[in-house]
Amino acid sequence: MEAMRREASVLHLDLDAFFAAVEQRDKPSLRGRPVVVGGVGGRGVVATASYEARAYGARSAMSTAEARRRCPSGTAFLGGRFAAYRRTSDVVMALLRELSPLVEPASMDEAYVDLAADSGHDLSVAGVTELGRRLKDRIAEATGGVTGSVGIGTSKLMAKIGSDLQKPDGLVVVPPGSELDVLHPLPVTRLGGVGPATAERLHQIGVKTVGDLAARSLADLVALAGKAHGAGLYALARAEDDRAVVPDRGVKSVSHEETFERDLTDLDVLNREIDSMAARVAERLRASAFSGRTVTLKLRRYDFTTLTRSQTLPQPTDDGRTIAAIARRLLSDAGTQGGLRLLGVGISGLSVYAQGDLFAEDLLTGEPEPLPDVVTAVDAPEPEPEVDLPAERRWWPGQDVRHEELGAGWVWGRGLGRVTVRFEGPLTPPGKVRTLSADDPLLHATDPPDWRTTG
DNA sequence: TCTGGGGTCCTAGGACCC
DNA sequence: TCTGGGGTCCTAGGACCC
Repeated sequence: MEAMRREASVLHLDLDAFFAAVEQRDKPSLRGRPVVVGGVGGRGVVATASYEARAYGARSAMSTAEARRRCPSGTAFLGGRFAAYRRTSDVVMALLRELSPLVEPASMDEAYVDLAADSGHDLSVAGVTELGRRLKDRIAEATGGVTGSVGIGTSKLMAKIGSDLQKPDGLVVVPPGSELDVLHPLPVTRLGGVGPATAERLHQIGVKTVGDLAARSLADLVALAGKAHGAGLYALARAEDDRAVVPDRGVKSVSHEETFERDLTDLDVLNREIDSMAARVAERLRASAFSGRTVTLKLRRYDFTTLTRSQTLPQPTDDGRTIAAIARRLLSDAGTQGGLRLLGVGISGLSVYAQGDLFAEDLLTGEPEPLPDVVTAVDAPEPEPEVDLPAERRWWPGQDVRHEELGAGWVWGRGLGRVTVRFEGPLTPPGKVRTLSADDPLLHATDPPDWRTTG
C-alpha cells in the first residue's frame, strides 16, 4: 500500500484500436477503410474493430458473423498477426520506460506509468500535459502512425478514466482535487470491475452513475457484490485508490484453449487435441523456465455450459506428456456427451523448479516423491509435429506472404483451392491483387514486414 | 453462422492439521 | 460425552479485463 497522491503522477496509455491500427499501418490499401481483426472462422469473435468499422456497429467481443452482417463489402476481416503487434507494443513500452522505471503493462496495448518514480518530471498540471503531448508524438513517430490515448491523474483509477474520455488520440489530465467532479457523472460501468453482472445488480437498486454509487453504504455494497468487491466499489466511488504501479507482475498460469469449428465427441480426436495443447503449454513453460503443479482441463459443452476439472501433482512438471496424461484422464472422467465446442489445457501453481533437478527436489519436499500412476501413463505419445495443413487452413486472411516473382504481400482471402493476395508493404503505395493457386510453390508464409524499412 | 483466447482475482466448501 | 477454533490446501465456479 502507498499513500494517496497529491499530484497527477500516474499516466495511463491506451493505444487506439491497436490491432487494427497495426494492420492499417502495414497494409496501405486498408488505411481509412473498415478493418476487423479477430477470429475469422465460423465461431470467431471480434478482437478489435478499426474506427471506420465501429461506424457500422462492429464492436469488440461481437461474433465475427454479426460484424460481417453490419459492415459493408470491402471490409477487411483479418486473423491476428500477434508477432507484429508484439513488436510494435515493445517499441511503445520502451518509450514508456524512458519516462520512468515503474511501467506496468496491462496488456499489449495498455500500460500504467508512475511518473513520480523519476524525479526529473515537472508534475504540475501544465508539466504533465506537456509530457503527455510529447509522449503521444513520440509514439506515433516510432510506431509508424499508431496513436494512443493518454490519461494522467492522481491514481490508476483517474488515469484510466482520463484516457477513456477523449478517445481516440486523446489527452486528458484530471487536475488533483477535481476527481469527484469528473467521476460522479459517469456511468458505473466505466469503473474497472463493474461488468455486466455487477452493473445489472446495481441498476436494480437504482445505481446508474458513480455518484449514485457513492451514495450507498459500505454494508449495501458488500451485501451486493461480496466483501472484497463491495469494499473496492465503495472506495473507487470516492476516488480512493492507492493501488501501486507494479512492473513485472509474475505469471501465475499458462494455458491454451481452442474452440472447434464443429463440436467434437470422439475421445480419440479430443485426446489428440489435448496432446497438442499440452505440448504447447509445456513448451511455453520451459521457455520461461517454469514448472507447475496444478493441471486444469477446461471444457465447454455443445450448450455452452463450461466447466473445469483440475488435479494437483505432488511436485511441479514442465513435461507435455505428463500434463497430457492428466488432462486425458480428467476428460474421460468428465465425459464428452452431446459434444464439446471447446477444450483447454492449463497449468498453475508455478515455480522455477524443474522436474529432474534432484537438488531442487530435495529443497522442495525433503525427498523425491514417486509420481502417481497417472503421470507415468504411456498412452500419451509425444505430440506429432504440424503436418501438411489443407490449403484452407494454410492461408488465413491478413497473413504475411512472399511470392518469389510477385514480391511481398498479404492474404486477402482464400477458398476453392485459391488464395487471393494483395502485393504491398508498409512503405509502398496500395498494391495490386492477384489470385493464385493455394498450392502455388512460389508462395511462402513470411514474418511480419518491418514498418520502418520495408517497401 | 450466436457467443475467442489469454489471463487475474475472489468465494466457498471440504479435508486436514494443530 | 460434547463441543472448539484457526489456518492452509485443494477444487470448482464465477466475474471481470483486454
